[in-house]
Amino acid sequence: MANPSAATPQPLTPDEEALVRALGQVMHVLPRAIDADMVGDRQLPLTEYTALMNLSETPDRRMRMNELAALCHLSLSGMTRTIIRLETQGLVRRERCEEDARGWNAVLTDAGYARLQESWPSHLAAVRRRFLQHFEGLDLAQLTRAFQGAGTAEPTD
Amino acid sequence: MANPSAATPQPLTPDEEALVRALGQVMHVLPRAIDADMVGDRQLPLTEYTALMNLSETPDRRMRMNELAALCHLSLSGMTRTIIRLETQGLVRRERCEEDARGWNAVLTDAGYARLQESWPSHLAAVRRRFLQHFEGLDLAQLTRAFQGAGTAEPTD
DNA sequence: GATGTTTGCTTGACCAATCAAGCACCGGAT
DNA sequence: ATCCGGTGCTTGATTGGTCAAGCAAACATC
Repeated sequence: MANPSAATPQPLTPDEEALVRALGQVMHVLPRAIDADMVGDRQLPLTEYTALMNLSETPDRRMRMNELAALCHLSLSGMTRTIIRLETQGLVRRERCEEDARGWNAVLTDAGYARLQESWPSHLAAVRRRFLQHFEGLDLAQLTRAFQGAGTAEPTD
Repeated sequence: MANPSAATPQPLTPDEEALVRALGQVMHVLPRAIDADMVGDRQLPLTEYTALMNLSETPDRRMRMNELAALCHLSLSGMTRTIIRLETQGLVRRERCEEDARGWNAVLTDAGYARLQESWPSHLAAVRRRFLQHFEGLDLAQLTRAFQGAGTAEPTD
């Protein structure tokens, strides 16, 4: 505690305190809950679902590893391991990248696409039930903007 | 994704879709960002900080494992391992519970209390900068209520 | 008051993520 | 052409969590 003014910031207001606690809970509970729903229902963990989903939204159902990792909010090595897991299930195939032989494309197979179709409703239901339902009546667009800013260390100006 | 038959719930509205994506990002990025801030700053990961904080808010700075685990949103075994980590750093001590010899209390040591005092401002600053700042002007109480419900599988009545 | 069940916590095995190091390839400078 | 720093991805080691099994104390029942 070198600098007295830095060491004694304003404490949080009770409202802020409550919000922070609630968010802490959500961040812990929500992904596990949705994941558990999907695993229980469809044997497809959230991370793998997300990878399949992002692949499916691409025109030719293929994507470079680094791009996919970014969309899945995963490190590159985490992405590699997820794709390997999916590959052993036959849901994804890997192909060397044409224009750069260092690169790989993850390619959604027909089996992968089918799997996604099959588990999509389960995911949707979980998201609604665990999350969206509780935000009915709020200004979603405004909230979205706030969330998009959060996590960044945006300057306080 | 058009699956014609029974398995077609209403898809999300664009607003909902955007919110879900934004939340996905926040849930991934925010804890790591805060954790990184604190580790970089103070060598105290968020989980350990949370444990110390909850202990410090108790009248005699001690708590049963199961209660502490619930407050930290951790499984019992996860809590055990966190406390062991803290114990080896001398920040927490364990004492058998008086009124039930199966139980243990985690007790915040003076060193632990000092450590907490020391890292509190850093945590507070990270929370403000990474999170609260982006929610200025919103109805925090309303948001808090929504968050508190989220993660639970509350009946859809 | 012995016995069987339940409770509180720890331990073992495992898993999915991370970071750091490694390998293969690209592409510009010489 | 060849070397050499940079890039794309994988692999190895570690971490921090989970669940399931284990163990000891408590309690209820006979």
